[in-house]
Amino acid sequence: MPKPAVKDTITTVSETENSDLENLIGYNLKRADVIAKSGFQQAMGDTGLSARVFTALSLMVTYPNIAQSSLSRIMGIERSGLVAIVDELEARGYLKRAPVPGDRRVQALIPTQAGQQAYDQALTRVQTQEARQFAELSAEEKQTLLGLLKRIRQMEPMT
Amino acid sequence: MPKPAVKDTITTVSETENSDLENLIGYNLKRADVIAKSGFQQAMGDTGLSARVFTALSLMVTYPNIAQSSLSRIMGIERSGLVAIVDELEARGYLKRAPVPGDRRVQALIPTQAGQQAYDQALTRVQTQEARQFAELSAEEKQTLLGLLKRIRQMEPMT
DNA sequence: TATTGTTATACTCTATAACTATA
DNA sequence: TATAGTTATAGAGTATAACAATA
Repeated sequence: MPKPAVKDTITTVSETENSDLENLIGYNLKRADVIAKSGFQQAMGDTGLSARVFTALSLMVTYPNIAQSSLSRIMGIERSGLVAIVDELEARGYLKRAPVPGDRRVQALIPTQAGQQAYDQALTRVQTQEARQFAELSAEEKQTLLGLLKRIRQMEPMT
Repeated sequence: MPKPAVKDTITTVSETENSDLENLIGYNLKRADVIAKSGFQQAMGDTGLSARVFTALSLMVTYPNIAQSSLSRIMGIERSGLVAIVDELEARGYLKRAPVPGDRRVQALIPTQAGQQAYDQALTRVQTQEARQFAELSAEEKQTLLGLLKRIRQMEPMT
């Protein structure tokens, strides 16, 4: 039995809460991700740092001297895709590619002082923004959410 | 104080669990979304239905005679982006564009019998796949997760 | 003036394949 | 043979801007 047609002009979430989609974890993850992304982009604002560049910067600052192939594996993307990200961080003066003694194939990624500072500032902005955006979730609810998302992250990708 | 460098060859999640990223809701949402998407794609397999086409099909079947502009608002994408989606559903024979008496600008989207059947089958596949993929979450945990994700979905996008 | 559907266009993110230099 | 970094290329997904038809 079809549900009543949705009005053309008003399309809130509540109007579609009977949809099959509403019970799918994948759909809800995607929609929530879109909301979170809008917050991230606002937090980065003038810096123009994209999520993936921020992620790479974070990991490089946390694990200095990391190789690009390691970074790509941690981020879950291909080596080839990381090149542009590292190029951007280098162009911003946030890292240096340095040779690794003992294996001339590898180039270690080393954060500069500017990179470290930019990261500290960006992290603060993102954390402040998330605190504001998700203020209506209690600390306990946030921890529950993080825990459940981590459980999903640890699942095997379905190839 | 920098954390110890990650080994090049082994890059499990546990090795990076000290990263700042691990406490960000946005980062965890994104990574969980990637896992869920891999499951969705496997479920769709031979049908080749993408997530957004499945979503549009679902909403059109649930709300027959919906206009494209309504659908685009519900999905949270631009009208222009929906054209290719509707084109694909029409090419598959899953819908008809029908004129609407009283407003000749609008074309109602009407699911065909093939569209209804394809959707029923696709939905079953997705539900079965999610049940399998997320089996290690209890029914209560899944409900908690869905509830928290819906809370986020209802938040204002940060423009 | 505003809205619907549409086209043209561009940008971001990601993947695959192939190359080079090393190991 | 295998790996690290790289380039070229292509495919999703999405957005903006403009247009014709209609309201």
